[in-house]
Amino acid sequence: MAPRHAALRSHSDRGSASPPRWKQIQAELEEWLSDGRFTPGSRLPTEEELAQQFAVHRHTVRRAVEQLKHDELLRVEQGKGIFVREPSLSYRMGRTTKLSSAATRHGRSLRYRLISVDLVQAIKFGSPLGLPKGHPLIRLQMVRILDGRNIALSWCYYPLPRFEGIAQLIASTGSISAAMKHYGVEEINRKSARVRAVAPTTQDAKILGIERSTPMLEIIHLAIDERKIPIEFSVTRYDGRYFDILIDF
Amino acid sequence: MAPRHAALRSHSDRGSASPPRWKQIQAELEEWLSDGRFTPGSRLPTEEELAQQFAVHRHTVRRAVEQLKHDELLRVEQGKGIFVREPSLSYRMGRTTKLSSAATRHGRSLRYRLISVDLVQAIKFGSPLGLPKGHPLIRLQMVRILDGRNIALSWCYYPLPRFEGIAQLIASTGSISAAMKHYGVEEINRKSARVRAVAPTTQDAKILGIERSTPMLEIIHLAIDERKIPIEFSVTRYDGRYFDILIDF
DNA sequence: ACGGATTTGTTCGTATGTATG
DNA sequence: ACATACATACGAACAAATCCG
Repeated sequence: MAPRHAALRSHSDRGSASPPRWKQIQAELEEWLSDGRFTPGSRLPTEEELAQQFAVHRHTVRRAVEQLKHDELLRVEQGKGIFVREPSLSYRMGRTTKLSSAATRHGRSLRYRLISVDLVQAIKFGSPLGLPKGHPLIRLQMVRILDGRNIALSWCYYPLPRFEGIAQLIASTGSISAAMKHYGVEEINRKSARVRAVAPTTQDAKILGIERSTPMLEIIHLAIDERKIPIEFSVTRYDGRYFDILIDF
Repeated sequence: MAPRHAALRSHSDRGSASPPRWKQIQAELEEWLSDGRFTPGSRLPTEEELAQQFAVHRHTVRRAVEQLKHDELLRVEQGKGIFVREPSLSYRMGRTTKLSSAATRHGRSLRYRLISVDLVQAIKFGSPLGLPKGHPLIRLQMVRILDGRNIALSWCYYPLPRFEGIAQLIASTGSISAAMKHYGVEEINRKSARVRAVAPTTQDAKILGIERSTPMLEIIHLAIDERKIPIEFSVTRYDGRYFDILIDF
């Protein structure tokens, strides 16, 4: 009464509702990714090797990989192998580095879409930009679009009256730094940045079309011009799946 | 059939299931926090001022604030005011800055708890530490504990044979840098860091006692000694609610 | 530029356990 | 108890893309 296939036995033998083998393998592979054994961009063993290691058929491994591909954790290329998916955009952060140049270096298009422009009653404000309370600010809300996909939501604050009409300039030039040039800003220098992991607000989720459970990377940053005068304060939340920061020392 | 109180009317008048007023206020306050109008540590207007702005009773504001306090977005101090909660630990990241010194500067205790130690069969490895494939590594998994609360989970990799027995040293000294001294490492320099926002794995969630929906900040970092030899590769995921990174330029 | 080796993609087939009615 | 449908898992063969000498 021995079953023909040993592997099938293990399937039927499973005690009270253990998950299917391919799901177990999926979980195992997820652990491999999460504990750093395989870092973004690195190649996994071949399907055949994985099948041997897990003592299953190649199809079973493929089923697990398919799921991880769907979850955007892995990337598979025919003839090449299985790779750990890297974020669409790696931002090498520095004092003067611009996000847009990081995008073009990757051969990607980064655009903005303006959502709203309003004047902020800056009564309880001031602190981030180092301005006195009550100083008027213009506030832009915009979506950052990478290769046609909404990847981030930003609020940017600019002090008035210096940057009167900046919204139109950003909209027409499609670039913040280009718009800034019109106001005599030659250099945009990052003064400080705060990085956090947060959950999207309901508005974030709606505008970016993501789940509330999608982790986001929030960057709060303050920029100054060449005379060390604060020119921009912004809060940006990036979809964590497509964005990361690289820091070299 | 006129309602006795005008306030009740507005409540009963709500069109198809609009949320209660305090929830609307909570949402509004959440937006204030998320769009950068109030940054971590800053003080909100007084309850009375808020009540006036929203044209509600102070109690209604208090109900909203209570919820936000429970969600750990706000912190209320009697006689002082309502403050935007800041992460328990702000890590000013630099080439030589240690996390532990960031903790002590905040007057907090940062400890480690070792969870597992194992030898890694480094067949498909090597790349992160710049070592040839097959190089043996020791892998530690540990929990970082801030003021008695588990805030992060780390995997740390150290090349063998150089760091033979480092687990015992870390456990006994309670410090990685102290343990490193025993191996002749005077300086631990950060070479590179990658920062991402990710969801916790099931294991993360279990060990740290958090929901799967809690965003985490993942830092993958590579450290070198004074002779530029790689000495540590680590992956750490921090509970996003209690941790952020500050970068000054 | 060619050819063989490697690796993933696709399509057959077989067998078994599970859920449904 | 039975028929049906579906998910799971293994086996074999070949196609297509890639790599390397």
